[in-house]
Formats: sequence, C-alpha cells, structure tokens
Amino acid sequence: VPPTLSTTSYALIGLLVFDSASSTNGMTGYELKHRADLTLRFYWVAPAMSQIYTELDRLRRHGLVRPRASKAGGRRSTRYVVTASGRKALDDWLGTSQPGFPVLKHPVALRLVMGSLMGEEAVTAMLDEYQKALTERRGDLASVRLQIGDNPELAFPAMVADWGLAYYDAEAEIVESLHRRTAAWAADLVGDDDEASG
Amino acid sequence: VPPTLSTTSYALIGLLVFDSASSTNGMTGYELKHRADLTLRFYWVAPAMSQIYTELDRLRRHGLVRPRASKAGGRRSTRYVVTASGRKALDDWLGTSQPGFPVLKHPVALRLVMGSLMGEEAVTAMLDEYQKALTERRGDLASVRLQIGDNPELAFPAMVADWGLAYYDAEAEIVESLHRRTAAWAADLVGDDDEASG
DNA sequence: TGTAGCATGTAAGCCGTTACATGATTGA
DNA sequence: TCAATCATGTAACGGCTTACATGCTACA
Repeated sequence: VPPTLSTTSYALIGLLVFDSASSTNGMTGYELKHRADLTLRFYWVAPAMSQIYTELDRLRRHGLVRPRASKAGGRRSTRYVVTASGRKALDDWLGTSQPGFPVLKHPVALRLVMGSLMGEEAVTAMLDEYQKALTERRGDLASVRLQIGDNPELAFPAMVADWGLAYYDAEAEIVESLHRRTAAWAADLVGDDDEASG
Repeated sequence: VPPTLSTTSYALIGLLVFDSASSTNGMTGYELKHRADLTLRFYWVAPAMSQIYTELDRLRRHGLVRPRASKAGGRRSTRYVVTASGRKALDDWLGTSQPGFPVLKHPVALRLVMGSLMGEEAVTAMLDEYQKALTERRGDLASVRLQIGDNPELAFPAMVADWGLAYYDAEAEIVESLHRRTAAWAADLVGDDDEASG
C-alpha cells in the first residue's frame, strides 16, 4: 500500500532525485531548504525549515529516503538519499495523481478589487511596490535560469523556469495597464464632480 | 485594539461591504459561499462552507458583522450585515497592512519540472488537460466580467477580472509553446539514440 | 415521491507557520 | 571575539478541509 503523502512531500522527493543525478552524497535538510527557496518557491511553496525536517523524518519512516549520518568536520549533519521505493513512490504519483487546477493567492488583486475603498494614491503606491517586487523576483528567477543553461538533461526545469519568466513578464505588462486605468478612474471621478457641481 | 484576523476574514468582510452597496438585506453564509466561488476564487481562495460559517461567527463575536435572523418562508436563515466597526476594520486593514508577494501553487508546473521522469506522452496528456481546464476557467471568468459591465462603480472589480482574463490568455500561450518544446525534446532524444547507435 | 438546491452547523485532523532552543564552524 | 552560516530539532497554534449530521422548500 502506497503511503498517502502531501504534494509537498513528493516535491521534496523530486528535489532529492534530481540532486542524486549530479551527486551521490544526498542532501541535508538545510541544503534542501536552500534548493527549495531557489526553485520550488516559484511554482509551489518555500516550506519552513521545521517542515523540511518534519517531512524528511516522515519520508524516512515510510522508507522512501535513507539517512546517512555523517560528521562533516565534527559538525553533526544528516544527508538523505532517495531509496528505490522512494523513487517508485514518486513515479507512481507522477503516473496516477491528478494535478488539479493551480491556486493563486494574490493579495494585490484582493486589495485592488476594493480599490474604491482605498483611493487612487494608495492603489497607485501598492501597484508601484508590486512592480518593484515583481522585477526583483524576475531577476532571481533569471539567474536560476542562467544556471540551468541549455543542458538537455535539464530541458524540463528550463521550460518551467521560462514559464515563470513569461508569467512575470505578462504580469508586469498587465500591472502597467492597471496603473493607467486607475489614473483614468481618478480623472473620471473629478469629471463627475464638475458635472454635479456645475 | 483591532482584532487580528486572517486575510480570508477581510476578504469576506469585503464581499459583504460590496453587497451592501446594492442591497441592505445582508447575506447568508450560503450566499456568501456562492459569491466567493464566483469572484474570490480567481485571486484568493474558495473557502469551504464550514469555514464561511466559522468566520462569520468569529466576525460576529468581534462585532464586525451583525446577524439578522429571519425566517424566509419558514426556512431558518441568518443574514449578516457589516457594522460600522466592521467597515472601519476593513479600511484600517486596507490602509496599513502590507500585501506581500502572490503565492502560486501550480501542480502542473510542479510535475512538468519532473517531465523527464514522466515521459513525453504523459507530459503531453497533462498539458492537454490543463489547456482544457484553462479554457473552462477563462469562460467562467468571462461571464463574471460580462455581468460587471462598464458600470463605473465597479471599475476595480472590472480591472481585477480583466487581470484574470489576461493572465489566462498569457498562460494559454505559454502552455502552447511548452507543448511544442516537449515534442522537440522527444525528437531530440530519438536523434541522440541514433547517434549513439549509429 | 424524490432530487436538487437552500441553509446551518460540529468534529477530527492535516498542513504549515512562528517561536523557541541548541550548538558547531568559518572568517572578518 | 563577534557575526554569519551551517545544522537540527520541538511546541504551540492557526487555517482550512473533509466528513458527518440535520432539515426545509421547490419542482419535476
């Protein structure tokens, strides 16, 4: 019987599998967190450290990963490698589970919908800040994309990175246009005031 | 002291505030769920019924909404309206809280990154299904957009709906190109086989 | 008569976060 | 010697889902 794991668990197994393609050492929880922050974060989540360790222990209990205790220079650390059943569990999951539709939690859109309660200045400031954050995120992803290069073994990670870049570009364009529409809305309000008072 | 509420709580208050702009009856939990499925779902979440009722009771305890018990034709139902402090709490939140960066949970991208473990056919099938689902979602949002119209009072909801539509369009285009790249990847693999065996 | 929709809730439990606690190593 | 980084965990708690439980109304 295959254990029922969360999607995040499988995502972590995936990171370990792809790591084992380049090295046989396995990864520490700390390294896994770093990797998740660099990649997983753009299309899934960046789990907290505490969750990484919790998941790692769960996977170990299920026999999907094997810990390799090692004291690198006297410092205690545990490296994890995927077992054969871990690899099989991932393959099964990839083969049978339904992806489902993406979920977007967009706090900027959530506030923008109430823009009339915020006023033009607050909306404009919010969109400005979002544009900045967007540019920064895009930069982070772009440097990840550079590291991937055009190695055919990383064709799919490259596709997903490009997907993210295209998404950020589209988002930047849309936010730009929303900026203009907000200004137009404010101008219209002034126009209405004139009519009402004139 | 302002009570600390989750973003979802404020989102629900927002729905009630916008409802009170068109009617003074307030909304039942059931109606709120329906509204959330139609709107909130596209940029935040579609909370379960049970959560709607839980939140509504929490807001009531904080004095942010007022229940209006009413038996519509013998059927028991409770309609909620936003109180003055509820409206103030929302304004405060809109004025002071930092939106933070959007979080995208994209199960299709998560699987695509492991495309080499899935094989071309499985990847292609997944992308096909995603395209269908995308088209359907876009249709749902388009009909919401139609209902909004160009009423200037709903300028911001219209902007957010257009944002969503543009997002879905961009996504459809990207997925289309990923489809082609997956085919090219498979073709390359065949080419490599030829070289290795030739 | 029965099904779909309206309407409201409770209980159990998972996923994930923040806060807290501990300690070694490296380099400025 | 101090800060940053490496490294690992526990405890408390919040948010949210699923499953369960209940009952009325309209309509085919």
